[in-house]
Amino acid sequence: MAKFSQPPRGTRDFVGEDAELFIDLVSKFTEIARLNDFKPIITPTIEYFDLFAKKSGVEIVQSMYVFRDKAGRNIALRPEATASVIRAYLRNLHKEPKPLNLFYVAQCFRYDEPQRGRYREFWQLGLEIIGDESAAADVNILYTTSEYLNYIGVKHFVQIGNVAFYRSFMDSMGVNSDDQDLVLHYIDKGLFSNAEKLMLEKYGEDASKVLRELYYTDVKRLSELINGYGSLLGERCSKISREVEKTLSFTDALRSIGIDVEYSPSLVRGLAYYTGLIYEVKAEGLDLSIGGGGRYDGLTEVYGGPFEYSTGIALGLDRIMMVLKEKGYVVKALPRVIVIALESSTEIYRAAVSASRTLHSSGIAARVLSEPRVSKALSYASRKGYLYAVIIGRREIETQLVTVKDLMKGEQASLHISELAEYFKQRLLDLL
RNA sequence: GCCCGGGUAGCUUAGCCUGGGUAGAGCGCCGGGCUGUGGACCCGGAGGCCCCGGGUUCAAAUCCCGGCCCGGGCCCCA
Repeated sequence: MAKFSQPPRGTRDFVGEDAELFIDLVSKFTEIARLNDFKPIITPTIEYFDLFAKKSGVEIVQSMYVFRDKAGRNIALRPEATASVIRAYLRNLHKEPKPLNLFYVAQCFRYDEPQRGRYREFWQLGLEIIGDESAAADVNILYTTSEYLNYIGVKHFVQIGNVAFYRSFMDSMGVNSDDQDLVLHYIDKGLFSNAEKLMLEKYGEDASKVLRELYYTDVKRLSELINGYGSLLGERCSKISREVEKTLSFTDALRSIGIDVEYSPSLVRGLAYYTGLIYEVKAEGLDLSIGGGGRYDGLTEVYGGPFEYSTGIALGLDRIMMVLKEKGYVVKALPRVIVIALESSTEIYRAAVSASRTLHSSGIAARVLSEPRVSKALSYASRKGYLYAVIIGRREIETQLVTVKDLMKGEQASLHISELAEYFKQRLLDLL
């Protein structure tokens, strides 16, 4: 065991089926994102620490990998990708016509104690839409997400919330931003009574009462509620009403396209940069969430750019892998053929390579194995799960025919190289 | 940062409680049975500082202490 060292705590090697699954899930995500017309963006794994510090609290800094590089720069391994995407947008893409739809696959790092579904090195699949104020952008994000999850067979539902209700209300009551964060924190943790108490003690009975009603009133009846407090809320009233309308139409739109969605007043997603609609994606049968996101309008301003509306989601690839492994998901393998070159002469090698190229062009995985002993080669081929072996030796060169062996049935045939493609197409078509 | 569990061959692990003999097994790997025909089968082989250090003992994988590492739970979760 000591001979080969383990990877650092919280990191993993992906080998065998895990590696196959990883690649499969990434490529399917790419495929769905592209079909929905998102464009790829690739940003660095390291960023200046300040990029993340700007929008994150003190405790977040403690769980980041931060170091000084050789020139003394303060560098961090990215704990998430949105900040980088916004930075790169402001630098490279801000003149593009809006809205701008982007997707990414990002390796991220967090220095925390590892546990189930949680690693120090993890992967996020993300979608971002910049420059679209309407809830249609959020629908687009979730529709694409849902299409992906359906594609890979992950049954899921979406919880939505809207931090703007609370924020706007607290703004109108003059609640300072630290207290706002604290209230949202309590709500997030299911400690609503603490939130209520804080409001009561520092901002009075009305504040506490309205917060309570915001929390307990169904979103469908929120409009009436808000209008009833018109005098109290002042100009924020219309802002909240707009958000209520947005949330309702968002919910309806998601349901109409077959997405399982529920409104949850306690969903506020911590103290992050979210400004309005927020969502969390849950997989059936898993208590952990597999993704989350929402509105972060104005984050561009934090990085010195003009105000832009933006929204996005990040999916935890590691957790999706966990769900699929528990379900026994198997990556569909390409049919594989081994081409056995019995001698290492130029003639035989050329014929072997030519045969394998022919197979590639039909979408069949094939490789050349140079091995003078047929028994060794076939033993290897069957243990490695090849479906067919093409054998090329002296005999085959003389007759201009190659030997094809069906490793499942044990049957064998001789045919000309030009017939190979057709032969395999007939036999492997249903496997492609 | 706190709490629990674990570390024996490439992998999965038995043995540990109740100390004792060259530390076993399954899978995998290599070779042979078989110099142009695989899987199954048979035979053989390689591969272990039993995580590290210290202690107790005639004797430690086994008991005790310390350390390192890993996993899981709490906290946190951008």
